[in-house]
Amino acid sequence: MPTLAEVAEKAGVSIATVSKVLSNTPYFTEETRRKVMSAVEELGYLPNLAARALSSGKTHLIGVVFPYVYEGIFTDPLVQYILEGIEAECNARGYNILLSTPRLSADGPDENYRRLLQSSYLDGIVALDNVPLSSVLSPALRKNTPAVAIGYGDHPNYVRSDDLQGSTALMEHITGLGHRRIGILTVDESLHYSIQMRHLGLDQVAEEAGLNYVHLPKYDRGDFSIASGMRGAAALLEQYDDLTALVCINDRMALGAIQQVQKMGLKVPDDITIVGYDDILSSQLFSPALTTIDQRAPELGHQAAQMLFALLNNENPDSVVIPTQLRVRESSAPPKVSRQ
Amino acid sequence: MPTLAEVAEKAGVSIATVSKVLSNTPYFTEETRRKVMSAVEELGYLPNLAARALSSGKTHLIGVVFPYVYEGIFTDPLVQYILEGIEAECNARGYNILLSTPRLSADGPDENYRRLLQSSYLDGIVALDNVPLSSVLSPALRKNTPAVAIGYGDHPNYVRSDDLQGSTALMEHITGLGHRRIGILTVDESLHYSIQMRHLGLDQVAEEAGLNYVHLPKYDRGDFSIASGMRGAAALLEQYDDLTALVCINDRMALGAIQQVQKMGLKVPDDITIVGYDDILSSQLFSPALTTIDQRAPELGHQAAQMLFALLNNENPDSVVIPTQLRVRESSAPPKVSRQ
DNA sequence: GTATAATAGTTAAACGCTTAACTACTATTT
DNA sequence: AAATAGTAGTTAAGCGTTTAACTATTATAC
Repeated sequence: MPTLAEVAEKAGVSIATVSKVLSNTPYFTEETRRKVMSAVEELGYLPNLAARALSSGKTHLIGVVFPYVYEGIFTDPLVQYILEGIEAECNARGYNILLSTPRLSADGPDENYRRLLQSSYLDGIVALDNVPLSSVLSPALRKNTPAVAIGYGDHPNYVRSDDLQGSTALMEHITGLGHRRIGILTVDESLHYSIQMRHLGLDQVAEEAGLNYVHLPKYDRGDFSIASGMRGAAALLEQYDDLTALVCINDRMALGAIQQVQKMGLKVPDDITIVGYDDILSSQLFSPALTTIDQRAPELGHQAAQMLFALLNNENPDSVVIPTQLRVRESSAPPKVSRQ
Repeated sequence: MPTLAEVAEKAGVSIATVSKVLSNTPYFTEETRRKVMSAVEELGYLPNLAARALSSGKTHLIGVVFPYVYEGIFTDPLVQYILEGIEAECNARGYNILLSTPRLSADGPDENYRRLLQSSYLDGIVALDNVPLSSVLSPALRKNTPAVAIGYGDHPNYVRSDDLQGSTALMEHITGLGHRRIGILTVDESLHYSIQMRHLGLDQVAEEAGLNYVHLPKYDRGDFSIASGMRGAAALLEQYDDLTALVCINDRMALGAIQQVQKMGLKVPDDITIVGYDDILSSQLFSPALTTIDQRAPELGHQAAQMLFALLNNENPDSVVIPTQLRVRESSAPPKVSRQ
C-alpha cells in the first residue's frame, strides 16, 4: 500500500504538504495541490486508518453497543430498526460502525468490551442501555468518550421511547373498551427499565379504572418468546376462566397467546381481546391482526446517531423522548359480557 | 489512559519487557511477571488498539460487509441470522465486528468502503456476495486481505446455501402434489445470483415434469416485499384464472400473495397452493402456515466466520455448500382438479 | 525603507505499540 | 577450558500519520 511518503516523493513535496493538502489546509498554490492530487490519484493512495487514529486520536468509528442479554439479539425487531437508523446516519457522514455485543454480568460488561472502550478505537458510542444489571456506558463516561444511550440508563444524553405513554395508551384502549377482567402476560421487570415503565403505565390506568393492578391476574415468567406467550396464556386462563382481555408486554408473546387461546377453542377478539407491544411485521400479517403499540424504533436509531454527531461537533443536544403510536387492529374489541 | 511506558516505570522494567510479558513471550522470571502484572492491574492498563494495529498490522477487527442493494437491509431475515452466526464466532475469539454496508453501483462499491479496505484496519472480511452488479470482494482480494464470501460471488473461499437443491425440492413438492398450472412470483434475476440459482432449480424440475418453464405464467417485477407479492398474485390470477399453484421466490412475497388471493375469495390451499422461500418467523405464524424452504441462515454465518478464522490461521479451509430443508406446512395441497 | 502580515512550504516530534537485534549472565557439552 | 545453548532482559528502530513550530518569500502599510 502506498504511503504518504511515496506520494510525497512522487509529487516532489514534503510529507507534511501532502497531509495538509489532503485535509484542505489553506495556503497552498493550485499548482502544488494539483501535483499532490495527481500523485495520490496515480498511486491510488488511501490513508492508513490505524496510523491516523494513533496520531490524531480520531478513527471515524462509531461503537454501536447492544448488550447481549438474551439469545437472538439481531432478530429483535427493536435492534434491527435501531441499527437501520444508525447506519443511515453514519453512512451519510462517512463513519463506520463497530458493532459490539458485550456479555453482561453483575460486575459489568465483559473484558473484551472494556478493552475496546479504553482502546482509543472509538470516536463515539451509541448504546442500548435498558438493563439495570449493569451499564455499558459508565466505562465510556469515565473515559469521556462521547456517548448516547438508547433507553433509561443513567446517562446525560439519551433517546427514549415513551414507554409510559405507550403502555398508558394501550391500557386505556383496553379499559375504554369496557374490559375489567384483564390478565397481564409479561416478563421479570428487573431485567429491563423499559418494561418497568410499561408496567407503571398499566398500573396507573388500571387504578384510574378502579382496578387494583397488583391483584390483576399476572404471568410474569415470560421471556419475550412466542412459546412463553403460549405458556402464559394457558396458565392464566386455566386459573381465571373469566378473563376478557390479555395485555402482553410484547408482540411475540401476544402472538403466542392468540395461538394458545385459539387452540383452547376461544375466538379473538370475540371471546377474548389480546394486545401486544412493538408492532413487529408478523403482527400486521397475523390473523387476527394484532392491536399493538408502534414505538417507532427506526426513529430511535436516527435520533441517537444525530445526537452523537452533535456531541462530536461539540454541540449540546437535548435528550429526546419519542412518542409511540397505538395501532388498533382486529385483536381487540369490547368484552362480550361487561362485568363492570 | 495509562500507556506501556507508565506501566514499565511503575514495574521498574523496560517497555519491551511489559509488552512481552503481556503477550506471553517466554524467558521471564515469575518475579518479573508478577511485578509487571501488578503494575498493569494497579494502573488499569489496557492496550491502545490503534497503536497496536499500526505496529503489528493486526487490529482484531473483522469486516462484515452487507452491500446495500435495497431498503431495510437489517430487517432482511437472512442478514439477521448471518450476523447472529458471525457475531457468536467473533465474540468467542475476542474479535470485534466492523459492520460495513457499502452502496453498490456499476463501477463498484462506494469510496468510503474502498478506503476502509485499503486502510489496514481489517484483519479479515466476511461479505454477502450475491450481486452480479459488482463484487465487494475484488478490492479485498487485490490487497490480499483474508476474505470469505457468502454467496455466489467469484471468490476462492465461500459459503453458500444450496439454492439449486432448495428450489428443486420446493418445485418437486409442487409437481409431486400434482400441480401443472403453476405461476411464478419472482424478482429480476439479474439482481441476485442466488435468485438465478433458484430459477434454475424451478426450471429443471418443471422440464422434468413435462412443463415448459419459460412459458409458465410469471410475474418478475417483484421486489421481495409483501406488497409486490400482492400485486404479483393479482396480476397473475387476472390473466390466468386456472392456476392451481403459486411459487414465490421468497416468503414475504408469498405472504402477500396469500393475502391477495384470500381477498379475491380464494382459499389456500383448497383453491390454490402457495409456497415461499426463506422460512421467516411470520411464515410459521401465518394462517395458513406457509410451506417454504429453510435455508438455515445462522449456519451460513457460523461457517463463514469459522472459515475466516481458519484463513487467519493460515489453514486452507474448504468452501462449503449448506443444504436446505423443505418445510411442508398448511399452504400447499394437491390441486382440486388435476389438469394433468 | 522598515516593520508587519499574509502566503507557501518544510522539519521534526509525537502518538503507543511490537519486535529484531543486542547484551549479559548461567548452565551444559565436549 | 573453550564453545555452545539456554535464560533474562534492554535498546532502539519502525509502523504511517498529524501538527506545532519553524523558515522563507512576497505583499501591504505607514
